[in-house]
Amino acid sequence: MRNEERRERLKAALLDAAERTIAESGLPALKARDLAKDVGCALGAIYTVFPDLDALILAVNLRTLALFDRAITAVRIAPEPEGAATPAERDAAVETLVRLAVAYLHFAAANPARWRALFQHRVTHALPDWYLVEQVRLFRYIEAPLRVLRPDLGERERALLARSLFSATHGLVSLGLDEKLMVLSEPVLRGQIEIVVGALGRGLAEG
Amino acid sequence: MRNEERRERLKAALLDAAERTIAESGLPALKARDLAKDVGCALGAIYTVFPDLDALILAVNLRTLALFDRAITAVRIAPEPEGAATPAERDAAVETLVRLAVAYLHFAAANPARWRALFQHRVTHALPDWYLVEQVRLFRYIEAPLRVLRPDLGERERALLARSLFSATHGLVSLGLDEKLMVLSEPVLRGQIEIVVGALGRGLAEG
DNA sequence: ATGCGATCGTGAACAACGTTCACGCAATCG
DNA sequence: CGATTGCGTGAACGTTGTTCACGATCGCAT
Repeated sequence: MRNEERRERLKAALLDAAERTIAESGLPALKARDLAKDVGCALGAIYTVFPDLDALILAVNLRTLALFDRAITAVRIAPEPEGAATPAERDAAVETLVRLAVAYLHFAAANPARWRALFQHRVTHALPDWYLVEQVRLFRYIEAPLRVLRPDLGERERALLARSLFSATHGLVSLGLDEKLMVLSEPVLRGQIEIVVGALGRGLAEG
Repeated sequence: MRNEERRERLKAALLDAAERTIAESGLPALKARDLAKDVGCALGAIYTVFPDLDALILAVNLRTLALFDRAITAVRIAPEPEGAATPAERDAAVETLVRLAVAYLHFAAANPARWRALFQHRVTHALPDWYLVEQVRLFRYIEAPLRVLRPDLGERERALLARSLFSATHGLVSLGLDEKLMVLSEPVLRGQIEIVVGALGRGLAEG
């Protein structure tokens, strides 16, 4: 079918245009009519490849998650010690946590609009499975250092704690960059993350 | 002027109706036409007492902040030791931090829609001064225990750290209650807060 | 090659939204 | 009592996202 190919082309063009608009002007600037004009298709054509704009935004957000995945895999991870961890190895695990958090900050600061779209987008329908899968996948990076700091925790407790560490870091970055509270410069914010996540890691290890 | 009184009555009625709608159905359910119908005034009348709906929402949010202020002042605060703190006094300060964080969670869980409105509302204009003042005031509660845990910090550094602790806690609560990630029950979330904020407090004290 | 049916993009139209503004009513003053 | 002033009114406007009857375009059989 030649038609399938055209559909795929249109879908890709819409994704590109939507991503560009979001990255340049933020999620609220994404308008169906502008989008159609950008890719040179009719207004209704959008709805032949996506059920609604929500689905399109979700697809863009998936791209953002993939981008972030590449950023996070570039973080240097301390090797997991075998058996009980030495104090130095625990320090290394804490440092890994801090590096992961700083990488999160760096990504958010480098892609502010794209990153905001991840959270600004309020979903009405249930989220698709692949979206949740991607989220869980990202939490795994946090679990490795946690295994060193808290070898006593079970799989489930560790996953929960990893989620909580992410949430705390997200809070720091989110409110730090957001204009609702006072905006902090990236270096200042980085310092706060190092202090807070560092203290958090050390506190977890001894508790 | 009898007219001034009528204006004030209308303003109060609009605030009440808007607050009720937000509390019951969330910020997105707030519609100008419904609001006018609720208070029995014309559509345009709203704009004779508020410049736009944003201002109305902001006024509702101020009420929410006042509510929260009452909740947070009910938290038991460990007395500030004079001179250097003993280990027991440090523990008490950490516990105070945990209690403050749990109070935040409790408020958010008890008033989910009102609390969400505080952050869902994206502001286009600059925020009014009284709004920022109220925020800073709330951060002060966190600074007292921090003074015990980190007497070495200057006023400015402590204020910044207090803000960061709030941000981290907010992240925990926000993502914990939000349906975008998996929703956690309040007891589970409370446990996570106790673990994370507790570790954070202990880590800060030794660092 | 030609006609016919199916298929799919089109963009005018719809509903709902926040916001505005010319009108008309009512109260006040000369 | 009539003129004037002030103010609430709600129809109307400009934007939204989404839909759907229409018409063009393509594939296939004749």
